[in-house]
Amino acid sequence: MSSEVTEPGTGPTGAAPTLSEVAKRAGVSSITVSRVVRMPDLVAPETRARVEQAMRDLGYIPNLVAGALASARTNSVGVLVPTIANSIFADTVQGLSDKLEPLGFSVILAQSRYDASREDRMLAALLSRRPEAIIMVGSPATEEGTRLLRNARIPIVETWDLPANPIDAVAGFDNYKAGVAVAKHLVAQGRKQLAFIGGDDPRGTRRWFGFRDEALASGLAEPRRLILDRKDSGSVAAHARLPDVDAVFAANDAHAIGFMFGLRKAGLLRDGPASAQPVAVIGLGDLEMGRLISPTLSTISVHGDAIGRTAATLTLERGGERRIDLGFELVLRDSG
Amino acid sequence: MSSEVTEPGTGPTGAAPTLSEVAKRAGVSSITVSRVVRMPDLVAPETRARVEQAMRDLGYIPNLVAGALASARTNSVGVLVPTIANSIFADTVQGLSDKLEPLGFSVILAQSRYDASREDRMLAALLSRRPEAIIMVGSPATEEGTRLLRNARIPIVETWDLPANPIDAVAGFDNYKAGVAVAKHLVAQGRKQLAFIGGDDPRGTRRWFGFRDEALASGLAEPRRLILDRKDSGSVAAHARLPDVDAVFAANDAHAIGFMFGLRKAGLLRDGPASAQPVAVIGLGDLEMGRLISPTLSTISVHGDAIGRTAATLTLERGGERRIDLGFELVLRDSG
DNA sequence: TTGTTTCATGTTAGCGCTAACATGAGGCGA
DNA sequence: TCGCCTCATGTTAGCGCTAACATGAAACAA
Repeated sequence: MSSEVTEPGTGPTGAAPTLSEVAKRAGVSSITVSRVVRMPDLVAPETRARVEQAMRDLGYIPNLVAGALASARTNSVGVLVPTIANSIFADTVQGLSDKLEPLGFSVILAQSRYDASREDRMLAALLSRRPEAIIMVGSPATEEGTRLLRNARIPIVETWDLPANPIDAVAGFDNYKAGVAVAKHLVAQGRKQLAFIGGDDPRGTRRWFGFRDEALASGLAEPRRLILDRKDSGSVAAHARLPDVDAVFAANDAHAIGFMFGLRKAGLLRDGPASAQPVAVIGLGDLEMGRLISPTLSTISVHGDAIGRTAATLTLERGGERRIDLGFELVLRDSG
Repeated sequence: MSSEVTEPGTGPTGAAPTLSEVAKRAGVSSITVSRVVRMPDLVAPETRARVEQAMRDLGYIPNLVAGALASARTNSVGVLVPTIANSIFADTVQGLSDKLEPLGFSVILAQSRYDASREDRMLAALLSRRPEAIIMVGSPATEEGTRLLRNARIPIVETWDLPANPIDAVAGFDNYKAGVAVAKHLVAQGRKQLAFIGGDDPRGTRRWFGFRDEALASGLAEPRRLILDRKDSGSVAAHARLPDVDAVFAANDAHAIGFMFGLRKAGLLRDGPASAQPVAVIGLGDLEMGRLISPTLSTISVHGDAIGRTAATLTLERGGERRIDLGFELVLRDSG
């Protein structure tokens, strides 16, 4: 049982030590070392100790690339998000990776940046790494992307929405209904001139449709829709472009807070309850920040991390319900 | 030049088609297909067209796992962050992945959750996938982690700090100096009772030391230090635990904004300039939100995405300067 | 012509590991 | 005692691809 430590990580060639180098040092065959790494119970205690010592001596780190090729299991999951620099998707990635990492799965992360052709390229790039599942925010923007995923023969989880024809599994909520719920609430509050601010990505657009349809169904004029680019800054000035509006649904809390800031400057924000607000504001996402500002932000609360954890679960289990509606909640505070 | 499309993605065995299946269909050898994928210029146009048709017919997706094993190049980079659900690190991940993805590198993401043993486990997990570089926020918390990285013989980039003995490359800023800069500013403003709120992670602690040392050097009493857990909620109530304090440095903007909310409730926040504030508040991170609230938040601005892009560059270039100080900027607005 | 170069393509071996199937030693019931 | 089972370990082949080294045809200079 040698405990002499050679220059670690350095085989004869200066390359990382391999299974068979460990095997030679421990005086066993490669497969025994492999078993010590993966199924230690199958190896006699003394042999195991000898192998473990050899691994330590050499600073052996298993090569999962080779292991994956031999076993046809990569223990990895591909994750595609529009952007990670959006706390709401970051929560989802955190949720799923907290669930997957302890099980030995790695997360391969890719961003589409809301660009359909980049999305297709990233999807192909992910698939070429042979992940055991793919979790994405939303659904593929193109036919090509859909085709790629349908042919991949691995679990696919679409999140943050409830597509009518999912590729495989779904963990999300109904964005249309969220828009409806907000409009309903604003109408009940007696608001007359509604507006929607946010991006024109698929989910934002679905919220818009729900919002508009419900407003129209309630006999209001068609709400205005202001499409903002991804940078929040536009939201601050948004009010100037929406005169006479008395209620706004912002596609996310950051836009909502920016808009409120614009209202504050215009003297149209009260520290009182919703009923006192000249202009009602409802956000989506339920950022911590919304609870901290004044007036506190009313919002559609969505559990991004739960979406991630649920998606991870759908990834691991092939049977059972493949369409999970995690719902949303209209959280009413002081802004509207 | 057959254009008949067989059931895509389905070889004779129902498994994903391989290089040699494409080769057989195109009537060439495997290596020619491999060349079409990786070095199309080396292949005659007619042959290339034939191969590309065969790839399309079969729905061929190259297997990078096999390619990586054969070529000893994985085209992947391991990224370790404390948590991705923190917009500041998410910016860094976005920056580096925007730089790496177009070059064909994949990002393997892992989270330590500020847990040293999980960090070591994730580091080992990353290394076993043989990434061509590792980018991490901060430095390894343990000797073991440091050893693993030193022996890995790949570029290692530590970010968000400027460690004295880096493993390899560094892209960050001086957290100690940031603390000093804030204390200097508050002292110049005539503040007497300083306090620091934030976590006790390595970088937060470094900011604290700079802040404290400068306060002491200026003849002030030792500032108070309030250690908050990761959930912002504590910051709202923080004021109650810091009576008589007239200036606060918060380790991040979210804490700062929460603290300001507490001040607002206590009637200690003015909408006027910094000089009018009973209690000055300085944050760190320069969230968009800080510009939107009232009073606007003074903060140490750090470019998380630039850190990510710089780290990516350090990953690709072996020569040149390996220690890049991206600095920070004290942005003075109305809160302090 | 003859040798040399260039270009397009092929052959061979092996990356580091694991699945599947041996092998052989010891235990044990009848 | 024999046959059979269990347990620990080994042998063999191959995962899908690429590096490195052929090969052979056409092009071309001397």
